[in-house]
Amino acid sequence: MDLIRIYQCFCDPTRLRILHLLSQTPLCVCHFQEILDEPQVKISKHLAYLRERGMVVAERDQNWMIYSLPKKRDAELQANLKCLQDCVQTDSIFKRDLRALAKLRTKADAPDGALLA
Amino acid sequence: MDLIRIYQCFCDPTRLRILHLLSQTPLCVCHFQEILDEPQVKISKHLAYLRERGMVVAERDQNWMIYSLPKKRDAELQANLKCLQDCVQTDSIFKRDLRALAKLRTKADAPDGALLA
DNA sequence: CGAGCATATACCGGCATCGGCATATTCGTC
DNA sequence: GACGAATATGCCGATGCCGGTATATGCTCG
Repeated sequence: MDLIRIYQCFCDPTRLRILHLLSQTPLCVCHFQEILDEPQVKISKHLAYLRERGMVVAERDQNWMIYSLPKKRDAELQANLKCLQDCVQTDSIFKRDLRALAKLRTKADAPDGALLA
Repeated sequence: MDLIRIYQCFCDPTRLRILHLLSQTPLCVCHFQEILDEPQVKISKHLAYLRERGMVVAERDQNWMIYSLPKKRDAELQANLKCLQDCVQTDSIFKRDLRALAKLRTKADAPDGALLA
């Protein structure tokens, strides 16, 4: 029942927003802080939660930790991420997150590997 | 963020099995007991949890409570139920549940409204 | 009305989650 | 080696979930 692990990860708003953003591009913790407007601890802990359960992978780039979706995802995760994308279209919070991400991208002060997709 | 409510409902194995079965046909509590092989209290509580959150509806037929998916489901629930159906195809537990359901149907001792779909 | 079946609820203990505060770790720079 | 930036972790209290035992409710039938 790997599905359970997926749904457990999906059932918190902060984690859902994180996964939604990562569907667009890899990001580091400080980007999440800025886009989601949440304290560092909170972000960091949710990322740890997701990492422990294989929903995201992390890679160090100097001072930054760059988080992304795993390259190889099993069918269940892939299907649910797709479903999430579909469901999220109309929600104002997720739309706002996307706008904030776009704004960050124009700044172009990103560490290697993040924000370039 | 209605999505959160959906994922909270999806993140327990018993509830997931219940929803999967209800995607096939309405059922009453004692059918769940038999198919899932779980105690009555457990089933009843998970059904209450799902009912309070609008994932299922209940209707009384004499002594029985017949549970089913709501006729009108919003897009998010519909999408996720579909996704669940897709993800579940290969899982042995869910397949076993379907076999147990089929066996129940042949008995044809169901109360009105359940098991007839 | 009393018995019995089907289902729901109250209460409890154990455990996970969540968020916050403080502190630790890791890396780059001077 | 000290410092600062970026991130992670330990500890805590509050809350919610989960499953079990016992008990209550609703319905039917004799």
